[in-house]
Amino acid sequence: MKLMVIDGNSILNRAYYGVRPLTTQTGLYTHAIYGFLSTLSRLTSEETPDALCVTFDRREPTFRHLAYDGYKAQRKGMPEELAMQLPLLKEVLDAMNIPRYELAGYEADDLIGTISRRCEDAGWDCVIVTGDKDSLQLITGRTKVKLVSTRMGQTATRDMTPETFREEYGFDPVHIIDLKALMGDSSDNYPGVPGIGEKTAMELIRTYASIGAIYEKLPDIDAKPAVIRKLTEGEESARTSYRLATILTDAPLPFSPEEATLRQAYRPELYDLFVKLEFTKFIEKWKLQKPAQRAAVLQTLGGSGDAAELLSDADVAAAAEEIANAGETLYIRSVPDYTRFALQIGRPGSTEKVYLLDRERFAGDWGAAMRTLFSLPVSKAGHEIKDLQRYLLDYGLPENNRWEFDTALAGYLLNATASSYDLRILCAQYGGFEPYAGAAGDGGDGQLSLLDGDGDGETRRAEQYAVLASEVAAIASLHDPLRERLTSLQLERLYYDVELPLCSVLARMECAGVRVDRAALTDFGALMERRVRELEQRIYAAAGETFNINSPKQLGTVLFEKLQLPHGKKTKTGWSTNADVLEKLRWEHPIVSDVLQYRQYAKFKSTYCDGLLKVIAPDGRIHTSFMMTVTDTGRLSSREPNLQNIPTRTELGSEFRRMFVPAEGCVLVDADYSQIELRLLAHVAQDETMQRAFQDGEDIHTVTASQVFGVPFDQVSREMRSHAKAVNFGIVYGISAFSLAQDIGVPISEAKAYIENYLTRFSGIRRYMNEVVEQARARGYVETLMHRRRTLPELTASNYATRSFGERVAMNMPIQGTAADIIKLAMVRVDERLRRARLRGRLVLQVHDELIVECPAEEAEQTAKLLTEEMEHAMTLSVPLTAQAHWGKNWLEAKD
DNA sequence: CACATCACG
DNA sequence: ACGTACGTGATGTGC
Repeated sequence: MKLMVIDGNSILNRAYYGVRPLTTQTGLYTHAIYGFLSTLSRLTSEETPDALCVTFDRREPTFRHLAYDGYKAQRKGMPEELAMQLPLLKEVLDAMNIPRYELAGYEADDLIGTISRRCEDAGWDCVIVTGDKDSLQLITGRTKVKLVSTRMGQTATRDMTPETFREEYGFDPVHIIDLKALMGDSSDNYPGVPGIGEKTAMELIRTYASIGAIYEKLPDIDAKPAVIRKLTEGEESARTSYRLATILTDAPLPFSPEEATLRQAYRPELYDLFVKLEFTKFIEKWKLQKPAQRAAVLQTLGGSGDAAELLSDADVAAAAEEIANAGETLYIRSVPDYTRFALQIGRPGSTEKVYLLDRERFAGDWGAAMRTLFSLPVSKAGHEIKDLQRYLLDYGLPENNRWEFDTALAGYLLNATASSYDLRILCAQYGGFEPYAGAAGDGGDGQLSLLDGDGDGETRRAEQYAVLASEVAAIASLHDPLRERLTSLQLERLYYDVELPLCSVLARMECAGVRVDRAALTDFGALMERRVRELEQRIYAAAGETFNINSPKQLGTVLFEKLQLPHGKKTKTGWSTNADVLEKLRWEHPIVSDVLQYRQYAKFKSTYCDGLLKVIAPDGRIHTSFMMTVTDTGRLSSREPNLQNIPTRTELGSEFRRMFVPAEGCVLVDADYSQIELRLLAHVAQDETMQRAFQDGEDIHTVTASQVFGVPFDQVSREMRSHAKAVNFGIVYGISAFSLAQDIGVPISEAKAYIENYLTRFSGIRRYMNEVVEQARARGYVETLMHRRRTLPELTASNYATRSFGERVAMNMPIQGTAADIIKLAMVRVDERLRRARLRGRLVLQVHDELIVECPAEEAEQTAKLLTEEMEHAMTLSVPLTAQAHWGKNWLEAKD
C-alpha cells in the first residue's frame, strides 16, 4: 500500500508563480489552484497511490522555531492574489474528499514527517510531494520524495530515493540535517556556523557524515585552520541549528494511513466550486454535472412520456404546425455536427413541449425536415446561431430574419474576456447557479472517481438526449436574465442592431467563400519550394554542416556558437533568432540574410501555399469561419483558414492577393477606412489639434511630425514622418519609451522626448489617456462608444508588469473596440442595402478596417459607392470618417 | 502542448 | 529596479 502526502503550501506556491495569472470575471485569482490541481492530477496518475492527503502550514510561528530567539517569523506574507486562493483550495480538497491536515504550532514539514513515519510503522510506502529540499531528510527505504521544481514555467518532478540522493549529495539523506546545521538556512532564518557555506559544509559532511562526529574529533579534522576555528566558535550555533533543521516526526496528529484512502469526490459540491472558479476544463475533463439534475431530466424524458418527443418523419408536419400555432420563440440546441437537435417551444412555464431530432433515427428526408422546421414564421433563439445559420444555408434554407437571441453572443457582450461561453457556465453565472431550469432536489452521490483520469465510457443515447433537452431548456431560461443584463449595461443597441444581425451576414459570407486561383497558387508554391531548397544549400555551405534551419535552437547554435556572431536578447529557451535580431546581424555574415530570406520563403510556402491549397472547397472557393466571441476588444477573428493575415506588406507577399479572384464576370470591390483608429482617438480625446488636422484633410503622420519635431509642415522629412507614424501607433497601443525606441531605433532618451513633445502638443490626448485609465481603475472596466465593455482586473494587481498591461489595455481597447463596432455596423448596413437595392454583390471578407465585396463587373461602380457611403456614415464623429474603394480582377488590383 | 516565429490590422 | 506596445491564427520544433 502506498500513501502520497502533498506539501500544500509548497505546491500551491509553485503553482502560483509557475502558472500565468488567471482570474474569473469577478476578479478572483484562480491560477494557483488550477496549477495545484493539474499537478495533483498528473502525480496521482503517475504514482497511483492508494491513499492521499495534503498538509498546510498555519501562519503563526511554529513550535520548532519558538525554541530559538532569532526566529522572527521572517517569511514574507504571501501576496494578496495568492492568499485569496488558499481557502478556496481547501474547499476544493474537501469537495474532492481528500483529507488535509494542519496543526497549530507545527509546520507542514513536521506533519509530513509525522505522516511518513506513521506510514512506515503501518507497513505502508510513502511518497512526499514538495518543492522544499528540507524534506529530503525524511527519505528512507519506504519513503521517497518527489521534488517539484518550476523551471522556465514548466513544472518538473524528480524522484529522490536513498540511492538517487546519495548519488547527488554523496552522503545519506538523514545527514542533510547536519549539512543544514553547518551552512544554515536563510529562508528558515537559522544561522548554522558563521562563515561556513555550502561548499565547505558539503565537504565536511561527505567526510565525517555528522556534526556529532566532527565535534568529537575536533580539532583533529582534515580542514583549513580557519575552518576549524569557525567550527569551534560556532558549536553552539551549530547545535541549535541542528535542532531547528530537524523535522519532527512525532507531532500529536490524529492520523493513520487508512483514513486517507482514496474516496469518491462529492461531485455536486465540486461542480459548484468549479463553476465559481470557472474551471471549464476540469468540469469537462472530469465530466462533472449536477447528478441530481441530470437524473431529473432523464426522468422527465422517460417518465411522463410526453415531456420530450423524438420526431419521426411522419411527425414533422404536425410538430411544425404546433410550433407555428404557439406563436412563441422557438429555442434550438444541437450537437456540434448538427446531427441531433432539441427544440423547445417558448420560455419555461409557457409550455412543456420539447422535440428531439436525431438524424440516425430519422427515416425521411433530413434536409426537408430542416427546411420545414426552421423556416417557420416564429422567432428563433439558440447558442452560437451564426454557425447554425450557416449549416441551414448549406441546406438551401432561405434567409429570414426571425433570429431573436443568441446566448453565447450575449455572454460575449457581457464579458468579452471569458475563455469560453459554455452553456453550463452561462447558466451558473446568469441563471443563478442552477444550470438546468426545472431540475430540483439536492445531491445524490457521484459515480465517477475524479482520479481515474478521463474514463469516458459509452454514454447512453437516452442520456445524450437528456443532456440536449436540458440544454435547450437552459437556453430558454437564460433568455430573460441575459436580456436584462444587456439592458442594464446599455448593450441593447449593440446587441440587437449590430451583433445579432451580423450573425446572418457572416453566415452568408462564410457560405459564399472567396474564390482562389488554384493553379497560380500551386505554381507559386513550386517557386517558393525551389527558392527554399536553393537557400537551404547556401546556408548549409556557409555553416559547414547541415541542420534544421526551422529549429531556432539549432539555428542559434550555428549562428552564435559555431560562427561566433554576437548574440542579442535571450528567450526562455536560448538566444533569440527572430527577425529583429537577425536584421542587426545582416552585415556580420552572409548566412544571416540567407536565413532571413529562407524564413520568408518557408513561411509563404507552408502557411500560405500549402495551407490555403489544403482548404479549397470543391466549389473552388475558400470558406473561412469568422469567430464572433474570440477577441477581447470586439474584433472578429478568422479561422481555418485565417484570411485576415494574407501577406501584403512586402511585394512578394502581396502576390498572394493576386490569387484571390472573383467568379466569372465579376470583380472584387475593396474598401478600407483611412486611419480609423487615429480618427477615433481624435474624437474620443476631443483633441483640437488632431481634430483640425483630420477636418482639414491633412496627412496625419506629417502633421504629427511637424508638431513633435517642431518644424513647419512642409519641411517634414521622410524619416521624420516615419518616426511620427511609429509614435502614432505607439500612442494607440499605450506607449512606453523603451518600446518606441526599440521600434524606430533611436536612444530611449530620444524616444522619451518624442512622447513628451507629442503629449504636450496634443494635450487633449494626454488628458484623455489619464482619464481613461483613472476611470478604468474606478469602474473596473473600459468601454467603447457603443458600450462594448472589457473588464480589467489587471489594474488592481500588485505586480507592476500586470498593472501596466492593464493600463495600456485601458488606453487601447476603447479605440480598437470602437473601430470594431463601426465596421460591424457598416457590414450590417452594406449587406442590407445590397439586397434591398437588388444588387448582386455579396460581402465575402472583412479584415478589421477593410471590406471586400464580390459583384458583377457592371455593378462595380455602384457597389463601390454604396460601400464607401455606408462605411463613412456608420457613425457620426467630430472628425470625418473616410473610406476608399477600388475594384479589380483580383484582390491585389482591388486594393488601389 | 508550449514555445518561437511571423503573417495581418 | 522592474519589463517593455494593442489585437489575432498557423506553422514547425521539441519535450
